[in-house]
Amino acid sequence: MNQPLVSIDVVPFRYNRAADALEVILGRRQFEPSIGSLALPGVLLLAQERLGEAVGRALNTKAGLAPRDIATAGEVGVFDTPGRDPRGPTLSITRFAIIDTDTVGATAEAVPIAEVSGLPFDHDVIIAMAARRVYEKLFTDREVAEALLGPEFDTVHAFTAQQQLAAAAEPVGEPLSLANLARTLTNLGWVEATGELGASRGGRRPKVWRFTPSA
Amino acid sequence: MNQPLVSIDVVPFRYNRAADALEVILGRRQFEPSIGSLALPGVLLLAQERLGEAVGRALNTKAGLAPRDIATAGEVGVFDTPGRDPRGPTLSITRFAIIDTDTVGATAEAVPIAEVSGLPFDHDVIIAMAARRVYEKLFTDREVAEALLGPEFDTVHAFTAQQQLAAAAEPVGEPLSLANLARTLTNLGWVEATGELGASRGGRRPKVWRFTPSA
DNA sequence: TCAAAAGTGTTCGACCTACACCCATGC
DNA sequence: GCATGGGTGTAGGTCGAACACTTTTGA
Repeated sequence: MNQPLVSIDVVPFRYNRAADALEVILGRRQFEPSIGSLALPGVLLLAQERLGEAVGRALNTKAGLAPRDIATAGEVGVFDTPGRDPRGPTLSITRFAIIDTDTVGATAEAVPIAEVSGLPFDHDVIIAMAARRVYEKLFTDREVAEALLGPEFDTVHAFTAQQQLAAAAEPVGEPLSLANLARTLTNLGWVEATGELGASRGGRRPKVWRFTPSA
Repeated sequence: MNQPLVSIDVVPFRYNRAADALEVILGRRQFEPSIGSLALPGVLLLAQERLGEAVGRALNTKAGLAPRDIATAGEVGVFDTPGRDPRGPTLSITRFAIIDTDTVGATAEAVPIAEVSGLPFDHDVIIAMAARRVYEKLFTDREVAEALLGPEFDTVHAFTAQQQLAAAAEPVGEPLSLANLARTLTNLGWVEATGELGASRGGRRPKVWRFTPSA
């Protein structure tokens, strides 16, 4: 049976609290085509492998991440754009992953999502769609929120994560105001204010939030 | 490279106005496994083929439908449940399709969605997820609505379509009241009342709606 | 004391739901 | 007429956006 090659491509997001920046972890390609360029971690799917395993293998071999660094993952879509890979017909099954570690592999790089562009294949499009998926889940899916923001986060962390996802998902994102965010978080039901305050960014210090114990 | 087989499975929906019923078009399997059973139309993907083409081929060879019978289609998901196919590791890329014809192939059957169950592989799960996708789009995506309900439809058509999709998507669907549906349709912005009335179902005749000219 | 930045009070409108009641139809 | 069933009026509640204003912070 003559079938297209099937690859799993992963969009690994990470929130860098020190820089208040949402980052995508890219790997430097070791083979042609586009050798030496940064690209999404991806591997060809093996016959006996589950999709989730392939995600782990892609992140491990292409970005130096361990399985336990993957806080959560989810579906993005399937891409079959013709000519997306000059080697021939390929199908890309795409997932997002949310990464919880500070160290990446030697051949990998964490790039602020605002600066990502010009990647090989159709990876720019894939990242935009992945950002949209995560954006939609950020304040609706506790698992995604907890994975991206960590057990404790302040209002500004949440705001910049939301804003940078929106900007990556749509070239023209709405402004999004921080003013109502504390209220929005309160109404979620699964985060609560700790009473502590986060680092000042030049003015009043933002509230710190934690996830409620009951999962 | 040892890769799993990749199949495209299609969930073809059709709204049967005469019976006020949402139907799924199933094909009778010509090969093992599960030879003779009804199942979703599906084919193994070919290397040089786009996903959309494979959808057309599946519907043509397994359900006797022509490409122009496909009013619209969309993404459902990717399934890799182990053991989903006894022949070995397979990956199922799934789409829904909305069909606009009254005639199906000799080896195919249009089954009311409420009566569908016990299909081979994981097709029951796939249909539930497809129903959820279409349900979400029914009153938000003009293309899906127009494909499913046709150029003109009455309030009861819209209501039963919505209700049967909800029931198929979740074992326990909310009641959903017809009372506000005429209002909801008016507020969509892309349908308008024609002024005509549809067939009576034992009481007052429902309004007939059409899609506004401006696409 | 001032500018910057975060939080709060308040209002507004969109929208969804529910429920009561009215209207049209077939028998 | 009367049961059946769709349509409409109206009220209540939720939700998010907006905007002005207050509070906290660093310089």
